[in-house]
Amino acid sequence: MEALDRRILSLLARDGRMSYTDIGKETGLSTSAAQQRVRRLEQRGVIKGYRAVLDSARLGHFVTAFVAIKPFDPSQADDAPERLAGIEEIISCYSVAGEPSYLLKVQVETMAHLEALLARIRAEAKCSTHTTTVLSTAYENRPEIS
Amino acid sequence: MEALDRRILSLLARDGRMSYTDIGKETGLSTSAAQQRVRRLEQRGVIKGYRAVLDSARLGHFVTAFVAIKPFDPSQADDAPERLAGIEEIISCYSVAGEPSYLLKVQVETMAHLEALLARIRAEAKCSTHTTTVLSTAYENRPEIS
DNA sequence: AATGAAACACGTAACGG
DNA sequence: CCGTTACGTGTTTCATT
Repeated sequence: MEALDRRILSLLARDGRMSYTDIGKETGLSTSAAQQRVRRLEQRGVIKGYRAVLDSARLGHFVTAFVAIKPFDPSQADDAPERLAGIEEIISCYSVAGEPSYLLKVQVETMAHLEALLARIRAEAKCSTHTTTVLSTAYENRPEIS
Repeated sequence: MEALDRRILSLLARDGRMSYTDIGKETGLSTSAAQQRVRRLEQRGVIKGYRAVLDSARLGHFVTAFVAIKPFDPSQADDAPERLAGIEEIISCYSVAGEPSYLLKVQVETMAHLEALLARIRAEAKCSTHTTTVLSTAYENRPEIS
């Protein structure tokens, strides 16, 4: 991974819509060289995609929570992520070391919706849940590159 | 929030680099109308920005963890997010309800780096830490809009 | 608020160094 | 792997409805 590539990744991590022309200006490359670098980073999978960052509250999603889940029957197939993948309120799903098997980040309209969602998660993944409600988000998904 | 705006947000949440021309085609709007809608969504803060999604492992960040922190002295000023903001290994910082005060998501090169990071967090925020290591990420930051 | 058209900027591919 | 050139497409603005 070259320093030039890291510069480009840093720029795109901060502004995913930056033009190749501007990337070139920032890095001292020509437009086509910048574009070539970005394409290679995409093809190699270093850049997995581009996303608009949205304001949850303005979309009516007022409640964020982390849900730690433990399967009721540890001898059962450990397929919680697939079983839960269809639930679109589940924003993230991590397999974790420690007492719970998975940690989910969820986003719902209200507490009532959270209650219903937890019931659904328990039913679909045959698990118990331990929920931590988010009061506020100081910062989130900051670029992991300088 | 109109249905048309939600469609546009859904498209940009999945492909942050989609052109206004294509957004117009998908939504049945002219290019300039699509652009106008997007600009309004940006100005109103519904769209907070655009980011490239990167592959952590390919950047050399092989360890992801969640760190729950509790201040040693509850009577002290509760300014952990600001005190920790300068640590770029901290990707996200949530204020949470429950026993810990904050939940951090961190990303480091190796376990040795995690150890050093935890020491730094404890020192800077004057807190204890409880760490949950991520084994794998099934999915993350999925679009919170259909 | 949306459209259509015109001017301009950008993205893209081909080629040469 | 980078730069230049050239062409097609996307973006942006404005007049109009």
